[in-house]
Amino acid sequence: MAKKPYYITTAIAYTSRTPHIGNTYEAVLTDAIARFKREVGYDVFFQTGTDEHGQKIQLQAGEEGISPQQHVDKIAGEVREIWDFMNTSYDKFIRTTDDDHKRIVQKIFKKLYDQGDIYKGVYEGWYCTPCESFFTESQLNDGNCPDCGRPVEKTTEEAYFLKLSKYQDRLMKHITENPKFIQPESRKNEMINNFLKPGLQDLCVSRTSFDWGVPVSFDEGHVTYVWIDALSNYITGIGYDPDGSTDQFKKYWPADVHIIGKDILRFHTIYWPIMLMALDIELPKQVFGHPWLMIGEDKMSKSKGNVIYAKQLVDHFGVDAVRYYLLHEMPFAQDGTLTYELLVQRINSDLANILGNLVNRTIAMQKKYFDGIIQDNTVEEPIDQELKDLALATPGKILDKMDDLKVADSMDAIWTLLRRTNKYIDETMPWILAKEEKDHPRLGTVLYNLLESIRMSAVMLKAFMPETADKIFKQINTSVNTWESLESFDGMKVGDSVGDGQVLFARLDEKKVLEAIQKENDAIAKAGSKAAKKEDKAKVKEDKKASKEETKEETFIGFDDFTKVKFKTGRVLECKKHPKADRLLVSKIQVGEEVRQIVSGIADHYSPEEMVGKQVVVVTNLKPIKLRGELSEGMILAASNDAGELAVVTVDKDLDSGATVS
RNA sequence: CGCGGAGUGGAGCAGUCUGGAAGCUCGUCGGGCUCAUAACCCGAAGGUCAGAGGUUCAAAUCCUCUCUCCGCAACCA
Repeated sequence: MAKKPYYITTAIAYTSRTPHIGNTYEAVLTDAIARFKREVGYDVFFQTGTDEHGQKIQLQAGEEGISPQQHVDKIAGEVREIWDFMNTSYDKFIRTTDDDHKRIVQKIFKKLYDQGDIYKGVYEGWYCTPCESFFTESQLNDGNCPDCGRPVEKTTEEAYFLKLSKYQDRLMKHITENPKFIQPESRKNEMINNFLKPGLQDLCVSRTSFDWGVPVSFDEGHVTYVWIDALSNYITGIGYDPDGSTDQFKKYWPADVHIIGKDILRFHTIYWPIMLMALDIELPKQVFGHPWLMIGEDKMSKSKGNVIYAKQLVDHFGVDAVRYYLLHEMPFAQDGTLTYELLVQRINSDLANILGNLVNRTIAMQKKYFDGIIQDNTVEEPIDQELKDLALATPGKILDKMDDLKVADSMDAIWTLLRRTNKYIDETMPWILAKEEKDHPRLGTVLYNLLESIRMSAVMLKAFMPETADKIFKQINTSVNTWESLESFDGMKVGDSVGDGQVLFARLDEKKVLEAIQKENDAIAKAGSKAAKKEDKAKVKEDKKASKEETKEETFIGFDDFTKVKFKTGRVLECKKHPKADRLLVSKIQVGEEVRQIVSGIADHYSPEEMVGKQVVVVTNLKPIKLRGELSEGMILAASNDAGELAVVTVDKDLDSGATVS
């Protein structure tokens, strides 16, 4: 009988920067599922890759002084390198700059255009010249630019649009009728309530403002904007073609599951299905938006300086320890936490103590008592049955858990067996049996049961920690390692000799490891800041050069321009929360003779009570505007950094309010 | 009243749909054992199951209200 196909994908990684451990988690998670499905008999195709187009990449390459292609080649290489040393068993690594992909994307675009699902839009938009961006009617703030607040102009920038509304009802029906389509299920409501119910706006699928993308074949100057290009990798990678797809596509599509980050669920559960409907292709069976890996309490981010990369972890702890942590410690629907402390603790307790030590002590006994030769297992006692029952029941449990993508729970099941096996040693006390010659047959049986239980555990472990499983097979010297071999408790061969016992996971000294990592990070930070300085210098030089060449003077403003903005000091008289917006504070501010109401987006940083009495700097000649119903006459100056911290600007000495600032 | 999720011993979680003696892992303390990586095994302490009210013979579980945290959306002059 032919194996059942199983198609699983990660999201493609955006090649703007090197992926961190959180991005890597997705690849490892997907790999675990892919390996498991292969193990239990599916014909698996596992695709991952990189998303390499877009303005951001073009800009970044420009900053680095290299071509976009050079930039993405570099990052894509890094991604692949990380995926490889993490032992991810992908079958295809697709890049959106692949010729095949681009060719099909163009065809898809054309097809959708020809059949009327994509139309050339007269962008009924408003354009903000200083911001160089378009906004829809609903995005505007009382008719002004939502970014800078300045008036916007109605323009007619050309762009192509995908008719989302046309398929909205069908999608709604599909999501409602297939409760497992969106995982975790709670996300389903988010999508329905926030996007589907209010009604979908047609999606802009082309751009003319940059050119690093797949060109629209029939309209020069337009490039495909992210959606059609990136999402379609899932079908172009396995050979979709509007003019006739490959057998591979017919075999694997629809995908069984797309594993993606929770932040991009919207694209995968709304835009992507609609694209597929428009192309008249089946929808993927499931989309799983996995949670995020937090560093302690915080989201990982460059500006917070808490980014951890897979490479460093693997160098210190080894691939499988990192895989274990990612797969076992991440909850299914809630964000997980990574700290070096926790990682060391899990390694010591779960890997070194429970797993590693079990294998080690068992092999040591086999060698010590029987010179390594595996004995007959015929002298049974009732106590054995409990161990065997658990060992034989565990594969089924894992099978069930994995059907729901519950990887951590699956690993728990293995560890339950490992714990039970450790307990079995205490129950049977082999070292006592060893003392009396007459008990040796029983001793042989006990050791056999131990080895067999370890063997079965290792088979189940293969998908999650492939290297470790192999090491165990080698140490207990068996090649019986298929999933089918879990059906009976007799995989170890009597008369064979076990291999050499080696420490699978060394216990770590938490303090020492933390110190070593701290040292390393300090060194990196030092080198980093040096490099950054160099980079900055280079950048300044380039900028200057560029400004000369292109006579770009926009970076400077004349003194006249500066004097156009009027700053004054003001005293906060009253302050309250905006009744209809969480992030806004509404302040009454004494500025000289007058009292102004000013709305500021600082509610996350200041309580109304804190604000009262503060002397602040206010821009007084901004055009007044209503923000969610509250009038704002000016702006309170505040400083904020990349980390999201914010502080309002005050003056050094207590001056009367209304003093001019310049 | 925008939508949704969560609140369970020091930490992280399960249990809630389908009411019926509060469970798992880590940590702490005590004991056992010596095959093993100061590992392993056993035991103990520790919880008003966020709070209030209600339904019931019986509520962590069902209903109502309140509080707190988080996600999504909106908002950031």
